[in-house]
Amino acid sequence: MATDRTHRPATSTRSRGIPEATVARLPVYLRALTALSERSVPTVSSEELASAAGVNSAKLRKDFSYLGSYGTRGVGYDVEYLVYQISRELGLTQDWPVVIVGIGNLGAALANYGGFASRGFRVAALIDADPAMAGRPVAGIPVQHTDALEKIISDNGVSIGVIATPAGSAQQVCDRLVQAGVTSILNFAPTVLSVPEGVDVRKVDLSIELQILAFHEQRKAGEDILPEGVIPDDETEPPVAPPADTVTKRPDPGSDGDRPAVMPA
Amino acid sequence: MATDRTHRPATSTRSRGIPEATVARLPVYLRALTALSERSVPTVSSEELASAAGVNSAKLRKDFSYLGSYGTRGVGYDVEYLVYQISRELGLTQDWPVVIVGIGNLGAALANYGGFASRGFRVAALIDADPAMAGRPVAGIPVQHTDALEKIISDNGVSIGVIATPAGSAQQVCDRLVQAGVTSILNFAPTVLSVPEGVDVRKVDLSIELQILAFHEQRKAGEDILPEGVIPDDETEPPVAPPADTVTKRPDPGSDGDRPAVMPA
DNA sequence: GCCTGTGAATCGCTTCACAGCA
DNA sequence: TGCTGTGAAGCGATTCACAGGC
Repeated sequence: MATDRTHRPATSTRSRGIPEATVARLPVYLRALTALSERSVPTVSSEELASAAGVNSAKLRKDFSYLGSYGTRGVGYDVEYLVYQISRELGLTQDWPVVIVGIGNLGAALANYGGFASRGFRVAALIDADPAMAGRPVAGIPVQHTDALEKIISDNGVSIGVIATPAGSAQQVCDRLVQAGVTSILNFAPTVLSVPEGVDVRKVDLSIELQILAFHEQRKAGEDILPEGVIPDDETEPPVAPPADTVTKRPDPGSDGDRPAVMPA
Repeated sequence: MATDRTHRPATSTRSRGIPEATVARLPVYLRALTALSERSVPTVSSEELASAAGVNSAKLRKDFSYLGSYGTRGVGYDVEYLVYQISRELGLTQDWPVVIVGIGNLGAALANYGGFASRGFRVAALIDADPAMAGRPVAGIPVQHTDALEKIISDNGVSIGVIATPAGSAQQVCDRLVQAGVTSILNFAPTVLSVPEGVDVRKVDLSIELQILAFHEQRKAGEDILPEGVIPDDETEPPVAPPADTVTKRPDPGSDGDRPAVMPA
């Protein structure tokens, strides 16, 4: 999902190539390990840790094998040691100043989110385009106006930016962030951002997640009615009129006409 | 990534099996199409739409081919028609009542998020464990106490629940939601939820996303300094004791220059 | 000629199954 | 004996490249 942008075939970093899928799971393992650490559990087996992280043990062992041989056969993994190794691999042994742009409901929630500071992330600044917000403290940090964006970025050496603005301003904010030196962006605005080569973008879209759930939910409902049968298979004929010849056509809700087809943004 | 839970071998739905990866992209296509629709663009080619959605055209065509042959060779896709087909496929032509549990900063932001209502989602209720919140309106909806959770779910026929509580209460809330009939959960709490077979869980974790970005960011920094070279020897001893008494295995010590912000050198 | 739809090749991740070692 | 580490098989997703139809 992330880092979609203009593909990255296998850009540099041939050495020590950790699969992207593995990288995405490291934070999950780290969280589970941290919990064990707090309970002073000294070692853990791949089976136990995998269970706590919600994956299967073979996958977990394979993942760890990319980092090195950090376990002990017949015993398991040393919790503290693994916490350190994963933290280091993820780059969490250093401090990452981040800026949050767009202090609306979501931006404010992000600013208040404890999960940032607890890892290596420090909210260096909150930025908003609304002059009325300027100076107002959110989560103990005064909101600054967008005008100062470039200065804030460079003064604080910020390389990670969080965009929580409305979709309309996201690309513009993104451009300014990148121009100012930000090379990683976490985007909450419902828009596809285009960025130059070398800049990473990850997207979090609340409504997309719900839509994916709805897809599966709908299917479940269908199964209740058709325990396994499934419609005779309509692969060939779409339930609704095919793309009417040429220009004129209309989405005729032939099937489960529930309500008008088109839905607003 | 989503629907992690206890594996799903290839659950029913043999026919019309749309790949999970494709399902995850449909909402993105839908958004791009909706934008085109608002600009009254009648048709679009796979190339144009792919560009707007941030994917390549071959992937987009392949994705659409799973839905059916909705395009016209030599022309492209009819925007309105495709909007309808994708909406229907995702189950957005019906109304999905959802409940949000945990009305803190994030929960409130979610309640105010316009992206829900605009699709087929309707916030049926806001639920919080804090009695002081009860009755207080958030986003125009009165918050109700957790005690009423079961009744709310069944009265409204809710099948999708959003958890925005602290990690500590997430599993408990999840259990109650499932018990009450919810079969899809969007989890914002930083915890792995365990649910029975048949229940879908998708997770959104803000700090995990940042950690993934940090990983790549760290790597970029390393490349700047070490264009490809790797410091051969680096007897860096981790601050934490290596795997107990055992040998000092550790494969390839910090092969990439590590930025020791917390670590000795 | 142009653009969709799709078999075939490819790539990457997951899972298996067992060798290797404490 | 118990559990890690890993080659190899398996599987799904992506990409290629071109046939098919407007």
